[in-house]
Formats: sequence, C-alpha cells, structure tokens
Amino acid sequence: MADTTLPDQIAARLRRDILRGRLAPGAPVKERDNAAEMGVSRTPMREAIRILAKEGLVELRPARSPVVANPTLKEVTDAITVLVALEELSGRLAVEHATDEEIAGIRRIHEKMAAEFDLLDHIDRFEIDMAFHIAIAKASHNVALARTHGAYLARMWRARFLSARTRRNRDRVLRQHGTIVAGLEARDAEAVSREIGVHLGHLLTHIIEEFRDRAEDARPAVEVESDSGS
Amino acid sequence: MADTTLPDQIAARLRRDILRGRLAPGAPVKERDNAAEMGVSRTPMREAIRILAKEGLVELRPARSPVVANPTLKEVTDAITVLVALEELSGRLAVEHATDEEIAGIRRIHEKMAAEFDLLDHIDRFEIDMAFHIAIAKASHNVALARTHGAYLARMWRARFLSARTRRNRDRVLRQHGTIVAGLEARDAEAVSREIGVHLGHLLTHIIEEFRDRAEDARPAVEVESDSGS
DNA sequence: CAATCAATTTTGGTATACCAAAAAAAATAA
DNA sequence: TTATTTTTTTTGGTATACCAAAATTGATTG
Repeated sequence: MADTTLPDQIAARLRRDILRGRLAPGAPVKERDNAAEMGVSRTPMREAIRILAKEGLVELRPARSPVVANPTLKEVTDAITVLVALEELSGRLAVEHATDEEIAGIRRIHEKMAAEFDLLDHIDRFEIDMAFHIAIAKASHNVALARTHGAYLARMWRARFLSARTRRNRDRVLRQHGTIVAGLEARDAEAVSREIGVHLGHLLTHIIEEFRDRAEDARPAVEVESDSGS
Repeated sequence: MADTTLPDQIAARLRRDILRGRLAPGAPVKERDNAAEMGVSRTPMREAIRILAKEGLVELRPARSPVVANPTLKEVTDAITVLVALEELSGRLAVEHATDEEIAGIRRIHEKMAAEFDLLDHIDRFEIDMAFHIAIAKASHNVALARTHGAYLARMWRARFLSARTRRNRDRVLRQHGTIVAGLEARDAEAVSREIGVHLGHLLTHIIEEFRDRAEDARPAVEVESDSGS
C-alpha cells in the first residue's frame, strides 16, 4: 500500500483490465499504444508487462507482441494442481507456526466474508476470498511459500473469477472456510490440509464446468500451438 | 538452446559472476557500471537484473541499487521446504504421467553422472545434478510445476553450489538418485516421493552445515568494487 | 573534535529516439 | 481472381538523454 512504484500501478491497472475482460484473452498488449493511452512512456509499461508475464497473465513471445494469456484447460488444471500442493503445505506449516493472533485474523476474514457475502459485488467478494487464502499462506511464516502461492493465486485470478460468479456455491464455500479455520484453531494439520484439498477440488470442478460452458460459446480461434519447452 | 535474447545473455553472465563469487553477496549491482563494462546499454542490463531478481539471486530495493542476494539460513531453509514439496509432487506426477522414454532419459542422466562424476569440475557436476532433477519435473507433464520448480532450483544455485558436494557424498547422492530412478521405473509413487524427500533432506543438512562454517569465518559486510577498466 | 547541514556526485526511474525485424498492405504477375 | 513479391507500417529491442531521489563528501558551527 505504502509504496506504489509506477510499473506496479500500471501492472495493477492492466491486471484489472484483463480481469474485467476489457482486454480479451489472446489480444495483443502493445507497449507503445498502452503507454500512450495511460500517459506514460514505454519503459515502465514494458516493465509492467513483464510483471504480468511473471504472473502468467500475459505471454511474452520473442520479438512479437505480448498477448493476454488464454490458458487451456490443461494449463489451468496443472496450475491448480500446484496450487493445491502449495496450500496444503501452507496449511500444515500454519498449524505449526501461526500465532494465535494470526489465526484469529484469518477467522476475522472468514467472518467478514460470511457477513458481507451478499452485499459485495463479485470482484470484491473475490478479493476477500483471495485474502483468506493469502492469510493462511502468510501464517505459514515461510516467505518463499507465501510469495509463490501468491503468484499462483494471481495467475488464476481470471479463471477463478470466471468460475466464482454464482451465489450457488455460497454456503459450501463458507462452510469449507469455516472448517479450515476450525482446523487451524485446533492445530490439526491433517484436517486443515485435507479440507484445503477438498475446497480447491471444488474450485477445480467449477473451473472445468466453466470451460465446458465457454467451449459451447463462440470459439474465437487462438488455439495453442507447438509448445516450446521451458 | 536456440535463441539467446540479449537480456538473457547478460543475465547468464551475471549469474555466473554471482555464482562464482566475482560478485559477492551484498554487493550492489549497478546497472550503469555493469552495462558499460559489458558494452551494452542500461535497458537490457536493467531487464537482466530483473530476471535475476525473479530468480532470487539479486534483491531489488525501491530507488536503491539492487544487491546480490545474501539469504539467511531461514530463507534458504524455507525455500528448500517448498522445493521438497514441489519435487515430491513432481515425482508422484512423473510416476503417473511420464513416458517410458522419459524415464529412460532420466536414467541416462543418472548414469552419465555416475560415470563422469570424478572427471567433472564441480560446476559441471552441479549442472548435471540439476539436469536430473529438472528432468523429473519435466516428466510430470505439468508445465507450471516444471517452471516453478526450475525457478526454485535456480534460486538455490548459490546455496547448493556452496554446499557443493565433496566427493564424500558422492556415493550417497548417486545411490539416492539410483533409488529414485528405480522407483520411477517401478511406477511406485510413494517410493519416489519418499526418496526425494530423503535426498533433499540431506541437501538441507549440508547447507545448514555450510552456513555454520561460514558463520565462523569473518563476516564480510560488503566487498567488491567496480573495476575501472579499459 | 564532533555533529550537523549543504553542495556535489552517484544512481535508479522515466522519457524519447533510432533501428531492425515482423506484419500488413499494396502491387504485380499468373 | 489468386498467388507471390515488394513496399509500407507497425512494433519490440536497444541506446541515450534527462530528472529526481539517495548517498557521499565537505564545509561550517557548536
């Protein structure tokens, strides 16, 4: 909050644009145009694009325009697989290392979410959901883990955003969050880890469904081609 | 590999300098000086520094000179904790998804390492060791996992390099690698995962010892200066 | 002599200019 | 009309110039 370096601000704005769909998946992100539009020069815009690339929201190609990422179902599934592992580890470590105050803070986030769920628009709802998971990762007291976990969450923003719009899941999500908090309070690593796995398993299910639905809609080309390795 | 974009080349060179100790931990990495020294402009140098920052080899501070990272023992330990989780997941997924050819390739790396161990200098030895672990991550067929895993390996270059296996560990390392390969061939996820945990556990032990040893040495604050050259 | 503050230098952040490669468009040949 | 080649435009990569914030140095004052 305190610091907001220019590239970060630009990245934040681009991120919102991508998330909101103003920049569609597959669309080129031209540094010159975007820079002009935002009234900055190419240099910070360039860096902002790299930030988004690191987050996986845009894809860099050598000597070509970066494009808004349009991950395939497999790519999203793979990312969630890793996310699950990271969150399970977070949960276990949080049980071990979190202070009581931190766990209380996590509960507070959960209760705020439960209380305001219906009042929030879905992007806010979404952010508080992310805050819940981020707080657990932080409570692991493993900075590297928290950072990597955060990167994965950021990367999945769009996919989760698209799949999280309905109020249908409301009760289940809140119940699972509640179970996770209870597990933390009981310092029960297994319970926390297991419930996190279940929770994210449902997320994966919804994202798959979302993909199905979108597949039936117009398919605006842009299919994946030969991957080059890392 | 095929392409080597300029920032990548610069990053590679800086990486070597850091790894080899030509740039000591804590030393500032001034983009102007380094750029001049390497005969390039600041722009690609800047990007190279960001790449290294992403890898965790240098630390970026707002409006200050980036410095060569000098991670604390806890930071290294934390990173290894995550690395273990990533590698265990890699192993399990590799058991599930790797082709027989891929596993054969992993065995080939292992055997090459076993055969040439005594001939290689320790940086080469080190790279073939990395190749072994990277191959397993790739065999998971989870691109995101392989990328993140690669990032962690890169980040740990220096720590692992410093704890460079003397020939004492030779037999144990090779035996553990052999066990891992055997587990892959037997498609035994539990065995692979377990042995990876053991293997990296030893790595952690060595790194901790290395830290102990260095702590006893002089605590050199910031050395290294800019060469005034040509 | 020490501490503090001002002037200078250093250094990263940003803007802009130039270049080469790639895309797109236009022209030409079949 | 279609395919191919040539020209123009677009765009990322790189170099350089300028600026403001730090760090450093040195002077000044207690």
